[in-house]
Amino acid sequence: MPSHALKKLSTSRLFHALSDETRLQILEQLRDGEQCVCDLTSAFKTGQSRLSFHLKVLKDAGLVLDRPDGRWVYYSLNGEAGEHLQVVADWFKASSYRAAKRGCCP
Amino acid sequence: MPSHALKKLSTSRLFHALSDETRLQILEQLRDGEQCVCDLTSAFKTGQSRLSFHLKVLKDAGLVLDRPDGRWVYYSLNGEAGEHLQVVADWFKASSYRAAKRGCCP
DNA sequence: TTGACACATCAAATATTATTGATGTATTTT
DNA sequence: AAAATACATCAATAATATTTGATGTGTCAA
Repeated sequence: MPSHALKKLSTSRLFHALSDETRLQILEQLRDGEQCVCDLTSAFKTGQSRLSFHLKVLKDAGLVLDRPDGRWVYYSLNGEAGEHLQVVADWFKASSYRAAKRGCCP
Repeated sequence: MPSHALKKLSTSRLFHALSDETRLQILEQLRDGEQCVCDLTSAFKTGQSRLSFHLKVLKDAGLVLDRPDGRWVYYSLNGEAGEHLQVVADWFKASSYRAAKRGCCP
């Protein structure tokens, strides 16, 4: 894997999206299948513009997909993000292994 | 996996730590093995307090370990964080699969 | 076509994070 | 013991993110 792998994947945006409790809860909610903004608004008992904001962050990070249908917009988990997360997990595991081999024995 | 797995692992803190370019670069730098703050300060040509700040964020998130030695403090990648990232990647892949099975067929 | 609904977006206010320079505490060197 | 080094922490400022309420656009139903 290239040296600057983390940077190239626009990883900081992905991670920023995952760094907020509200957004993590939205992702958990979407485990039950796609939901419209109104579903989430009533599930979280909060303002609609607030949810639209967070959904946009999640969407821009590639974590969710949106499917407009009439006057509703349905959001769902984007399976591709799982691959991206896997790449990062692999990167970290390989790097810490390599670092341990190098850095422990001066 | 329990429903609130993401929350319990203090996932938002982990990802917040990963959501900053400077901190990602620090992690890449630590691929070469443990380094003291002074190593990183000269590598990044930046203020020492700035690096201490980011190293604290990484440490609190469990991404790096510190090993004080005399007047130096050596930082290194924490392999355990790889497991945490793996859990999240697995969670996301399983969840999006499950959601697809549920949400696609109204 | 009018009214109600679902959603996005905007601007202003608030909250959270990051940077900078200064100060403090150990530790080592001389 | 004194000076120098390595680092953490603090306070002030700057930069970003988030929340809130209002406004706008498109869609559906009556």
